[in-house]
Amino acid sequence: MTNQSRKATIYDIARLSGTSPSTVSAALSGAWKSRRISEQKVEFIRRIAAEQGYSTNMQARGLRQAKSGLVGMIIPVHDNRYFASMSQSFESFARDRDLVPVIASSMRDADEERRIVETLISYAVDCIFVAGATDPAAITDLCTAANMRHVFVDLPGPGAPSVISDNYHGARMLTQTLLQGVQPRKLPARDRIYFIGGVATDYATARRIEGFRDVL
DNA sequence: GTATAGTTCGTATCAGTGAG
DNA sequence: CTCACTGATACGAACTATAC
Repeated sequence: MTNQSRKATIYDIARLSGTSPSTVSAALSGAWKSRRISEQKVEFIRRIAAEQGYSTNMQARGLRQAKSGLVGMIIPVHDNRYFASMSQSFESFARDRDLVPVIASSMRDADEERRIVETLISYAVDCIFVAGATDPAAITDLCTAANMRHVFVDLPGPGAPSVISDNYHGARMLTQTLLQGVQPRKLPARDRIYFIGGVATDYATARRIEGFRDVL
């Protein structure tokens, strides 16, 4: 298609190169060896495609292959070192696999979280990673209904694989290091160790307190 | 009105084809 | 039989066309 009003497709490249759309598809998708297309023709097609500024329509590819190449991640907030680092890693891992990462934050709001899941499902992402889920059961309900693969990260979810941060052992190790062989119960009141911070009803905090107490 | 059928988008892929 | 390709088709959703 020399017409600038529309993006070139494999049909345009086929017409301009005197070949068929099947050949162009094979040549440009890298499947040309198994499709028995000559390297000469592949080079020719590639040149014309470059001239026309062709790029694959990923939505059409997704339609054909029944996978979008998109992977979703939901984190509670962006401005947090822990989740910022997590989403950065997620992006790298996704790109290494030729996937396009879509990262959204729920602001720890269950309704917002659910809306994000619905949106990711409607855009047909291939799978969803949910970090620090606010309402994991609701997420699993939505994903199960849509046959959407999902994994919980940091906090556990009941209906899907979960990769959990080990807050219990982290707290244990920290407490042990602080005490360094000291008998805590024999310490004078002013030297006692206290656990400060977190939300008691929060899963991660509860596990940390557990680890802290067990060492004491 | 409403139900159903057909077309559209761009791509990947199976099955087929003609030439050697 | 191999080689180097082509034609037909299906994917999912939105839309139009046709029949009743």
